[in-house]
Amino acid sequence: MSDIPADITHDQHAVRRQKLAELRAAGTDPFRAAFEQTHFSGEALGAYVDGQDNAVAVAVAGRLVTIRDMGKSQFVKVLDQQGEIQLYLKKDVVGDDAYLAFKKLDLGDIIGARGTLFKTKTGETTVRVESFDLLSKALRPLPEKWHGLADPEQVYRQRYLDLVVNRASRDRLLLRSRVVLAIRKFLEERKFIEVETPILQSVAGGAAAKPFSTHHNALGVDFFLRISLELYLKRMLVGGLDRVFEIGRNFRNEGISRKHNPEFTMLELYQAYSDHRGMMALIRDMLAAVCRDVLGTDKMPHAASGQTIDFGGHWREVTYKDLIRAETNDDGWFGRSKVDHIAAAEAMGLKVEAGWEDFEVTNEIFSKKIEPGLIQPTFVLNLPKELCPLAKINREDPSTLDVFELCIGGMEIAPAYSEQNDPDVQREMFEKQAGGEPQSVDQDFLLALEHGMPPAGGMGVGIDRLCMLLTGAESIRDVILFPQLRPAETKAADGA
RNA sequence: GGGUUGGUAGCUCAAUGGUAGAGCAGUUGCCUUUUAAGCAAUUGGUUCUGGGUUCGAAUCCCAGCCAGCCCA
Repeated sequence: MSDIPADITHDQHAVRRQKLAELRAAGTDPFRAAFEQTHFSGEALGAYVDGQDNAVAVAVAGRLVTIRDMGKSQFVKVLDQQGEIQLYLKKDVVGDDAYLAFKKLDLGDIIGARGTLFKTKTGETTVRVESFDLLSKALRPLPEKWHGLADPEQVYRQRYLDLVVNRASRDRLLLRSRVVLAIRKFLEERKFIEVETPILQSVAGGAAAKPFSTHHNALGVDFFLRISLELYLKRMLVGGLDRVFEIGRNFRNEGISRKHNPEFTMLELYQAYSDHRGMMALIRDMLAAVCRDVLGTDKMPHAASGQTIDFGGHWREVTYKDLIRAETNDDGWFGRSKVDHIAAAEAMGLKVEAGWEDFEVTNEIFSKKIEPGLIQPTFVLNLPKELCPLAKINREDPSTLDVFELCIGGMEIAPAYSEQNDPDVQREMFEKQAGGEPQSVDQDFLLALEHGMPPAGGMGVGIDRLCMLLTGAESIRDVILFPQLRPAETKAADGA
């Protein structure tokens, strides 16, 4: 029956190419243009009427991921966007020729099938296939399904294979889409307007990070890829868009780690006439809503700590200084010298870099010793003024800012500020931060501020980290479809 | 950038200096409601790359490439 030469049976790619050639020789198009699909798998499973076998007709399509050959009948499963559905093929029903053609299909082939829904003896809703089409021949074998694809390099480089065979990856990455959708829904209800601002920027501002640079040929100028969304969104506030947000990619030319990818996604939003206190209420409502939307509950387990994170309960509020005082057991911490701070930090087992400012030494204690322990949603208030030059100074303690850092699951999830709208103070902060590099001050932004920006609360939410939290992913790579890797020589696709 | 672990069949993994194996997948045969189906037979290897040690290297040594983890 087969025309597969014995000397190529070990080479699955060659066997499939042979089958492809046979299909073409028989006048069959192995790469169809379209298929009239009536149901996704999930919809079809839901369309079955209890007790009424073969009452509902469906046409489903997807990738063949399981084949159970019973001789004169077959049970197979196809995978589509909604998951898997079982198909049942009977020689008597589809006819001898079609049945023979079906037997020549391979795991990984993409097919479309028409038939009716019924329930098998074991209770699985299944399509009793009347006819089918091969829609796209797979020339390469799928990874083994039982163990999945385990090689992390292949998982990231060939994510499409990971998505087909690793259920957990698929669910995790699909959840990410639902998170973003839930955020859009929430913000839309709160009258926020979604905008898009430039990625190519002359001055990459809004954060302290090394940018990527690139070149525009026609203009003959260099650009940076943005490191934050902030300064352009605030220009929208000046322009009268009182509630704006953007969900977009930022690029930072820094190291890659479990928590860092060179390109990552931020939500930034700005609300005129609000402040950081208003942002606290907003993020609380937003995260509770997102969590309920994607997980169906506002309580979720946090594996690393063994705790249950409760998005619906009371969210702790504590100042940065109180946390530091408690951690160092030193009420007079902020009155002491840099030398004392360095000694104390080193005594805690932290490494202090030579060039660090005093506030950086203290902040190292915060990020290494305190933040990892903040599992339940915690607003860390009144950060030291050196940490962000774009926020308003706190009136009662001018060494601090009207900001919060929201920590959940031991990670920074969202910083928020009462936004600085005094152009003169803002210029001063920028110049101090620029340290004598005038080209790194965004003069155009300062010009905008001089036209008057309403008082506003603003916030940034790291979408990747939020998804790590919600999925329990230990690496940012697990919530990014194609995380950055060193370029590798790809296996050449042959045209044989 | 530093430390560390790994790279063996399409995939998941064995093989601790002496002929490179298994399961799945593939190929062939049997089975018309199966559940990671089963049974039987069978194909398949530049052991990441390049050097070195040795009578003999997947295994030991050196360098490189890629990846994971930890640190910076």
